[in-house]
Order: sequence, then structure tokens, then C-alpha cells
Amino acid sequence: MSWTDERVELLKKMWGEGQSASQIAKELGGVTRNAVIGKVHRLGLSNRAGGAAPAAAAADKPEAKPKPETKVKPAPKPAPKPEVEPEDQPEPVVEVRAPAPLPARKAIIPAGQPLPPQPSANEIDPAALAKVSEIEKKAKKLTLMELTEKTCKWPVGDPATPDFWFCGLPVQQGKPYCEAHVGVAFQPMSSRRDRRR
DNA sequence: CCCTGATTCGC
DNA sequence: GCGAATCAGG
Repeated sequence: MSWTDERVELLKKMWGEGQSASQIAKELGGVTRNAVIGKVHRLGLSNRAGGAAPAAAAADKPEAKPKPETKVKPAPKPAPKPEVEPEDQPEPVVEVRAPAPLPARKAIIPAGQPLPPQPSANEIDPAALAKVSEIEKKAKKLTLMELTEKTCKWPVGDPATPDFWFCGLPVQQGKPYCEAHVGVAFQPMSSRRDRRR
């Protein structure tokens, strides 16, 4: 496979959307994630900047590695074109309600993935909640059948409502949820201020 | 062990 | 230019 125009475009698009190199590689087919990353670099769009790229802490690096070769300073990449993608913006408002419990889940989860108890009226880390509502905008919004071992199975919305979906973002390794949802799902029951130390 | 991106360097 | 191997991290 070679980097045709279309493939490069898709690469750019997906990379811009925050997809991981491996996901992009999988989508493109015929290439490895290394190839994707390599291409990304060559295209000069290594960082996913767009405006929210904090140029913090880039002054010096504690480089203490024995480099037995001549080192070439990487050329600074010019400002890439921020392709404006007028994609979907159907949900300007995010409901801040707690995830509703699943209906008859025990019978319909294909992979037999247990869905841990939903934090109902629990007191969850506000930061974690904020993170969740933020990532829910980026959620894949998968249906039940679309869930895999690698997609976040966090339910969003009311199951009795047409707009009920599953997060679908890449899961945290091992866990059934993405990072953000793991944050609220596996909140160690420590509402108490008892920290063993 | 799963994953991520970053870099190097032979091709 | 390409990407496998490797590196460095989560």
C-alpha cells in the first residue's frame, strides 16, 4: 500500500479527530501504526495542535542518553493548515444527569461483559464527572451490538429513550470503560475521609 | 501485558 | 519517502 491522496486525507482527518495511530492504521489497512506515525511526522502534523496546544515545558530535556551518532536537530514544522471540518454539532447541551441503569442487561450483553453498578446518587469526584461530560461529546455513540471488548461500554442517556447509546471510546486496558468512565465507574468507595496511610 | 506516540536509520 | 525496530512512557 502506498500513501495515496485519499489515504493521506483520511489519515489527516482521523489524526485530527484524535484517533490513535493504530486505529488509523487499522482503518486504512495495509499499514502499521508505525507507518501511520511515520507519515504523520513526515507530514509535519505530529502534534494534534489546533489552538489548545500548550507550549509548556519545552525548554530543556534532561537528555542523558549515550547517543553514539551525529545528532540532527529536527526542523521545526511550519504551521499546518487547520482544516476546518464543519462536522456534526447536534448536541450543544450536555445533560448532567447520572447514567441510568441498564434494562435487562444480564441477558443482552453479548460478550458477557458485566456492567458494574452505576453510580446513582453517589458522590463522585467532580473532576471525574466533568471529564466524563466532556468526553461524552466525543463518544462514538455505539449501539449495543457495536460494542466490542475494546469499546467503552458506558451507557449514556435513558435506555427508554431513542438517544441512548454507549460511549464506545477506546477502553482502558482490562477495563470495560474508557479512561474517563473508568474514573467514575471504579470510584473506590471512599466517600469517607478515611485514607489508610 | 495492553497500549500510546517519538525517533532512528536502512532501505 | 517509507516503515520496522526501537525507545520511552501510561
